[in-house]
Amino acid sequence: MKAPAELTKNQALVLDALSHAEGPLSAYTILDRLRDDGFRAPLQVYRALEKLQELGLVHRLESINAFVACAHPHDHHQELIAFAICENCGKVDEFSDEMVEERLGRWAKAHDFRPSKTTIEIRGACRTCSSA
Amino acid sequence: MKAPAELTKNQALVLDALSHAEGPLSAYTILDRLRDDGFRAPLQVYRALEKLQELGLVHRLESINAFVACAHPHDHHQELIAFAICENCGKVDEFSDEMVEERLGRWAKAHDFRPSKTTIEIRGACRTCSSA
DNA sequence: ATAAGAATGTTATGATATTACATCAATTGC
DNA sequence: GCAATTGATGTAATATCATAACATTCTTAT
Repeated sequence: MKAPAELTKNQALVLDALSHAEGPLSAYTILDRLRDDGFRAPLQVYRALEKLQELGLVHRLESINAFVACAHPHDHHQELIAFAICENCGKVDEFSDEMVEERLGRWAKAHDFRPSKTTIEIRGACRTCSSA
Repeated sequence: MKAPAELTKNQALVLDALSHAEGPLSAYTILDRLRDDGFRAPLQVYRALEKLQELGLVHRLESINAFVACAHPHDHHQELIAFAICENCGKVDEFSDEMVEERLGRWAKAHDFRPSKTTIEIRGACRTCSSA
């Protein structure tokens, strides 16, 4: 795997779409937004997303089947990332908590469970939406 | 809402299918297993699942689009539940961790985020599968 | 008995994701 | 050079997951 310095055209387009989006996008929404750039089929989106996720530049939000550009693309050294997703406005906050990571890691070790990917997603109402 | 004492026929059938399954089942797998019991359409499954989830008898695993019978159906007082899902054999472990719950709650409070539903799912290899 | 609310049955459709196969481009080993 | 490999792409078809819309039946409270 080469350094992320060189994304392919499709990968760059998908990342750009996500980066400029107001919130998480579904794969098909991305497809629609890239029609004018030559995208014709879902696979073009899914393949780009796959690579971008490997590079740590994009996250998949499992609970809503959508994707976001990573908010902290600098250090993607495997740390556990949690998401707070506003069900009203779609805004997503990305955060880490060492204690949570430690507790889940402890459980895994105690049960001889070898984690490959961990999902933490909190759905609810963000500050703005819950005060309104 | 009435007490879970009386499930409807469809709800009981779906719960039974999940309870006797070796692991999580997709809605369509449940449908197939209940064909002989008169199930014909996905909605029959989804509607039963919806009620069973409200009653805390069934959980949805967001990361794999599947459903499991709750392992601790006694006390469903809103506590945060985490799942460890073996990607090899499909076995699911359900557990709680007060510290994790407290830390996520603390983050939410600090950010004025009002949580409605929280998902914690660890995918990986269970003891049996990782030792083999 | 009847009105209100749930649950059900059925068809159709929407939304998300992958398989399969052909092609093209860059790199590598000889 | 030039096959051989590898990775990316294009395209069509299909698989998988989930809900909308509508009619009907069952339950229960009054």
